[in-house]
Amino acid sequence: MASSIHDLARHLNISIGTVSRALNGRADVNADTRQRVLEAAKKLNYSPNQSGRSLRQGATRSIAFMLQPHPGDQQYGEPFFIPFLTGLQARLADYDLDLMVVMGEPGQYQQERLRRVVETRRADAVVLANTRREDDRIDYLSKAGFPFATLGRSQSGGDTYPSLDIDFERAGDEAVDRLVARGHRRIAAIRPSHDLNFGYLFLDGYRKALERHGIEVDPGLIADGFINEAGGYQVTADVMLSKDRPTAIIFNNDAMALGGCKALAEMGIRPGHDIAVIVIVDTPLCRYFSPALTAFRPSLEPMGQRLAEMLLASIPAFAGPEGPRIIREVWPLELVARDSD
Amino acid sequence: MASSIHDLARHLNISIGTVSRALNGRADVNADTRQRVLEAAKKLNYSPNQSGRSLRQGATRSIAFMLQPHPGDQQYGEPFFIPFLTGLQARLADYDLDLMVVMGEPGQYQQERLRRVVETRRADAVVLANTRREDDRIDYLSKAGFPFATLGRSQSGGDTYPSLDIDFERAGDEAVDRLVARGHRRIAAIRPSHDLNFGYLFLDGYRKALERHGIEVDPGLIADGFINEAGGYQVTADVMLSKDRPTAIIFNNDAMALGGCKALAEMGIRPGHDIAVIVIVDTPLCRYFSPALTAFRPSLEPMGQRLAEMLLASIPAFAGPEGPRIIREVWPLELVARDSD
DNA sequence: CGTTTTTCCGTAAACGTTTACGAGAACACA
DNA sequence: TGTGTTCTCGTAAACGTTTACGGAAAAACG
Repeated sequence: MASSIHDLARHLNISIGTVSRALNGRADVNADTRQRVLEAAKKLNYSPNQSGRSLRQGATRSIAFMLQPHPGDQQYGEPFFIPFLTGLQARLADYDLDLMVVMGEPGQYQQERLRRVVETRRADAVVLANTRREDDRIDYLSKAGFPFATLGRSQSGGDTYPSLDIDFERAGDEAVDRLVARGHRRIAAIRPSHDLNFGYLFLDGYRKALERHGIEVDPGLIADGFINEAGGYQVTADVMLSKDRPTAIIFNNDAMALGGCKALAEMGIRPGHDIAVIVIVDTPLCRYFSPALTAFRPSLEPMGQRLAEMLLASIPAFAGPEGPRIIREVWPLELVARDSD
Repeated sequence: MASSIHDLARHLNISIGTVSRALNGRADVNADTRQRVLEAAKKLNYSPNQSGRSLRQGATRSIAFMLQPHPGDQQYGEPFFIPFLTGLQARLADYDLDLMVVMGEPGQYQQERLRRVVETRRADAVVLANTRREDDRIDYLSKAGFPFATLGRSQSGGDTYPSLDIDFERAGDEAVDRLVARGHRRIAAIRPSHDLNFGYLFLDGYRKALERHGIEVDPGLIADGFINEAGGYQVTADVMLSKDRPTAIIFNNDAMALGGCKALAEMGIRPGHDIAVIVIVDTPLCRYFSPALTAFRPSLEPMGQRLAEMLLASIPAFAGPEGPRIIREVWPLELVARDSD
């Protein structure tokens, strides 16, 4: 079943060098023999062994995607990633690149997984998700000179790697805008307490918009919680128990929003009636929740495709004629107005 | 940065053979030299190049997971798979195996992707998802003698490969049981029209339970639709427009259930009040939908782990002392009673 | 001390590719 | 006919491992 280049050579009575050159479309091979080689390849069902190729060329033709599920997130499971992965892998496939998925428990263990991939040369590049404000994975990869790109920005590593992010500032800004236009002035911001970078970006936009509208930022309305349903529940309950309640809440994570709405429900507060709720980032859950949650939606699949392109453009071996380029992009979100605000 | 076994050998002034044996824990190497080799390995930051290893050993130490998104499924995105993937990859990582994800458009293109993986030896084995009743991927892999396992059963290929499935018959059966106990006799079954095998299994259980209760199976209450929200909407509307309406519906897919509920809502029919709705298989969407949908829930992450074990047990190179075994398992679902029935 | 066994290590081949180099043949040109 | 050029191909090395084999030295044994 497994036929090698040697089999082809023997079958055609020529050297393996010629076979290889013929298959790889090199110029210094007779049109005739090339034809014969290609036919024999088809006949003997030849396909190149990737291990042999990788060894010789020093490239595995596979890209690792590393995601860090948040602790205690099992059941929920990041619906975010599937469409992103779909786009990423589709574009990689266009370049005959494989996609390797590296997960693993959060924390230190992650670093080991990453080192393993890099040091044993299991992939040619890495795509990082769940980017943190200070991300040691980024430090490690830059220092190692290993090609990578990130989904999300970070303060680590400077502008030396491609990154694609969602415009959380603008989403935070627009969310406030929308709420103020509807008469709200006490607007809470609830975000993850992890140092996930988007929490900071979101808050920047939130603050900026409030200032623009001449509304003083009340620290009591900004709350950080664990990035899951329980965290959202907890922190929302706290905020709503304060003496000067908000009339609107912007959640910076869908799971936290869901938990928060549970807390609201238990207090008899109805989103869309008694309080306005907006979610950044939208997931299918927001749509099916009752009331359906107004949310900012990213284009995940195109983002996956785009990040693949950006990563490839940054790697000399893959870059086009203009040479390698570091591209950083921030994509806007689309407001999906539903019933919660 | 990249230090090879040759570097170690040169540094220690011994042969590469000895270095390799020392690192691999072979018996015929002096305890002293082994110690020195291990220290040098740490000092020079050595890790074995996977390409070299793969080539020599004829094994890549990576497993491909192949999933086939349903057409037009972009936005929705199979929340099912993330926890499964998490479990699968966790167990594979225990064996130092990598996980490669192969997606791609549905249809013929899939076969090509699979062939590529197999023929270029990019993975040592494959895990198939979205198993169809007649699955040409299974035929291909068996014929090629390539190790694989499936998430879901199929009629193809006999009992020659490991498979792990959910007990759809029993879930269908129990769903009917539950509904009958609550006084329903006209129970509709709505399932995907693709030849996804679980649609058949579910229907078997559905039929069996009806017969047990002495209720005649009404073909007008069994409907197939496209496996997405639009399909569920369409087919539910049809069923509800028939003259002798059902008083309960079992949906064999969550996306279809969501679409179906939309159709119901537009007709002013409220699940949990005017009609009973049960979903097989549960996803987070069912939980957050309003009303929350009663559903049968699988243990996805343990299933991922288990299927990894089963796959490995079937491969001689990985099998334990008892030798390779083909294991097939069918796991029960847990009923999560909510508000829709 | 001679013989056998054990311990340890080096040599070299092999896995399947790609590619630098060189050489023979054919061809062109004067 | 002699010289230079172009086409084509074979040879062999290289990528980084693992491992079968054999041999030297040490140890064990009589």
